[in-house]
Amino acid sequence: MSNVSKHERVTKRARPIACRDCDLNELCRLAVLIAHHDGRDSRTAVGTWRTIERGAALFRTGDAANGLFAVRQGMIKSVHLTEDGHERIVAFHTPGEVIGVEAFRADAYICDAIAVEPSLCCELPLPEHGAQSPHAHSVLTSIVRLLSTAAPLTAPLTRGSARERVTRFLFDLSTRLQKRGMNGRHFKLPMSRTEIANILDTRVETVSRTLQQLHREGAICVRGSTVELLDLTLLSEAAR
Amino acid sequence: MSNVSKHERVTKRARPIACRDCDLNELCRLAVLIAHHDGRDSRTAVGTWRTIERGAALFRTGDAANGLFAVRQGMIKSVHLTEDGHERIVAFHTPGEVIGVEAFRADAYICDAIAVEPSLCCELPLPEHGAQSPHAHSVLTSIVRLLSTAAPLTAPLTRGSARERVTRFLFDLSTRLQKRGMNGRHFKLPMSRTEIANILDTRVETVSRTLQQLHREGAICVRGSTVELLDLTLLSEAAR
DNA sequence: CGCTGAGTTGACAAGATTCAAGGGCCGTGG
DNA sequence: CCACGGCCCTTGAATCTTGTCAACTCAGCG
Repeated sequence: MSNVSKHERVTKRARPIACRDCDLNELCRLAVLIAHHDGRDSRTAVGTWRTIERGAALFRTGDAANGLFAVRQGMIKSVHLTEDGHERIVAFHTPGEVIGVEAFRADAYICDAIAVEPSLCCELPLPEHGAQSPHAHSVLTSIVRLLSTAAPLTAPLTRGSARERVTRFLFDLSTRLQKRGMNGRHFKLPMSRTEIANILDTRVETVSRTLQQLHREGAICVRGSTVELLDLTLLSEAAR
Repeated sequence: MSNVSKHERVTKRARPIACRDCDLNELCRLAVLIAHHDGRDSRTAVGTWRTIERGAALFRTGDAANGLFAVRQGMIKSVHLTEDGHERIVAFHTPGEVIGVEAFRADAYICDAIAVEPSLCCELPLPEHGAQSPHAHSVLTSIVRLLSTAAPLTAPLTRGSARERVTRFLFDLSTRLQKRGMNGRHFKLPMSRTEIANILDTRVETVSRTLQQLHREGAICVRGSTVELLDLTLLSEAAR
């Protein structure tokens, strides 16, 4: 039943991102402390690793929201399913980023989390708000910090011309990869062109044309699913 | 120096929204309790009322972020100023909504808050995270709840055709007004057409044309800055 | 070795922007 | 009080961008 080719598995050569570069790290460490304080095995607190193959779901809309997830390797997309059956991609999550913060508001997740390439995630059981532990205050402070990180100063990906959207998409992805110590100049676009078009609210053909245009101009170098950013100043101009 | 006409002042006839319909209410009440516990006058805790005339700023980018604001009457826009001098409107805030949550992450506000019509706001001094009071846990829980409220399931205003954006804009505004007990069928658009175009990432002419088109079709009734929604099903279809 | 799906490219149509002009409202000054 | 000027809103026409449809290439896979 598996439609995953042998080349798509999580290989031993690619490595998950370091814990220190993970947005969940602070909460993760607190979970260990709390488990230790409670006399529990700390392994029960920090949750489990999960490997997700391409196209598989980390969770789906309506699933009971019991925990947070951190991408450690690969890429996860957050998807809203509209009433007319189409999917609207909300975000692509790179290693180090946290998914599932909607768990704080509702009992259930409000979007699907799907792997666009074979991925590895950490699952952290949701800390109980009511629990009275000496670390409860730290946990809440950490959650506040986590929730506050999600406010970008840059324009949303759906603003401006097609060219501006594509360049902003590339620049944004590059910046986030770089921030976690990965290569922000030369990287992979694990998602399909159709998925890029989806998040930019445009069409496949437009994405393809724009990428080729940037390639011809020497601003980038695209070959299939890999891209190299050559002229960063040109790209950053449209990313405002 | 005032460029505000006598008709634009906050009149006695229009009333601010009730405290019970305000997103800041929970934190506001906690502030009172904490002040009482500390033996302080509770009036020093809950902060002050502020009237803001049209075009005036509640705060500006870079101002020290010392507190949260709740719109009680009127309408406030959040604006990012881009490097090339243009303004990008992030949101229009209706009565009951909270502005300034960026205060939790940074020391300074990251956008301008400008009144698009004469408005009334509540200012709540930022509760200190470190303070050890019997209510500290409640305060943090309340902040988490406040931060978690800001995730819409609806498509962003900048997605889809011009027609979809305009209808989504109207439907969204209507829904938010209704939620606070105001009239969601017949209301005022206190912002200019240019400002609507700005938040929808389109042009004034397009907004004007689309509104007139919807008017001609009988879906809405626009007269200057007032609008009445007539065919809600038609409007809600595009709002997905 | 042909099938399939993703990506690219071309031609045309639909939609949005741009430029230009006119109308209405409001505040100011004669 | 009325006339004027400015600003916002609307409308029309030309232009440009993007969407749509179709065809083709290429890589992976049976």
